[in-house]
Amino acid sequence: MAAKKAEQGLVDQWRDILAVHARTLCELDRALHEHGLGASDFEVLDVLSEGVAEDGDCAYRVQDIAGRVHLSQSALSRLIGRLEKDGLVERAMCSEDRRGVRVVLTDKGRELHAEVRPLQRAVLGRMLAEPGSK
Amino acid sequence: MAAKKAEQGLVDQWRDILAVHARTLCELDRALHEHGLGASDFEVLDVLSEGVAEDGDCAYRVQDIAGRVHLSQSALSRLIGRLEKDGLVERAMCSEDRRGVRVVLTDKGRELHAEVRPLQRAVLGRMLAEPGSK
DNA sequence: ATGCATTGAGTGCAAGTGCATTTAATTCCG
DNA sequence: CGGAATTAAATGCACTTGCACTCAATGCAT
Repeated sequence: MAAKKAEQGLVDQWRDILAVHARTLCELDRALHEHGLGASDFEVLDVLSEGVAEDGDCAYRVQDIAGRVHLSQSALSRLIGRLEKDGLVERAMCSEDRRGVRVVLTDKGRELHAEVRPLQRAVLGRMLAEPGSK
Repeated sequence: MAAKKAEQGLVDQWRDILAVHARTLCELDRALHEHGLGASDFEVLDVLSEGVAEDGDCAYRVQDIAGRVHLSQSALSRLIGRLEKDGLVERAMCSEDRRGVRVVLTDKGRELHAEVRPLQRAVLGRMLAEPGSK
């Protein structure tokens, strides 16, 4: 009986997560799409923008990024391909390990990120404030 | 400054949601896939199994389901098609509104749902218990 | 009753994703 | 040193998904 109740709690918790996730992601996609980005794209740009604080060319390796966004390695590879095609990032060969690839934000990429970040934050504010009840 | 902090909180909260969502969904898919189901499929079966308490043929209309799972109407239409092809549900014409379609679990569907439900609950238990920190 | 807007569901199509595989570079060990 | 095992990233492929559209049935207004 108590077990039944706990189980129902778990299910409710999961449904809540699904709901918040779906609503927020959808809204996020909506807001970013006008700037030619999907939610995943922004996530990657966001990660990249973090790492390049002052030294300018400290770049991430692909799998460093993969560790921070929840995407498969293959999806990430293609995503980076798209970003590159749009001129937002550049792939550079990694001298220490010539299998690796360093990914860097271009100026254009950094600009775009700066432009859309406030938008993204605003959406998070709107969607996460109310817990979804109503 | 305080605004900065609040914003970071939001971002962290969102990252957490993404992480829990990704891990749980992935694990769920993993567990269900052995029984030929994806996470969305199970969600639909779960909804269907709820509605049919005792009267036996009280069925859901497609858009009733769409309201309870976070899928577009078109995705749902195809998903139901797949479930039907696998003999887990049946589509029946709805007499009151001949545009509508009633969806009912078959015996096989109900069986399968009963079989995998404990599995799903177990995964939820495992993944949602720990908040994700380690 | 007739026509027009609306609603429920299915479909063509393009995009993004994961799994399995491939290719290239590196490491490990005999 | 030389070949096997491992690792980084890219690619082929199938599948799911959402958007835009279509088609049928219903409701509404004239």
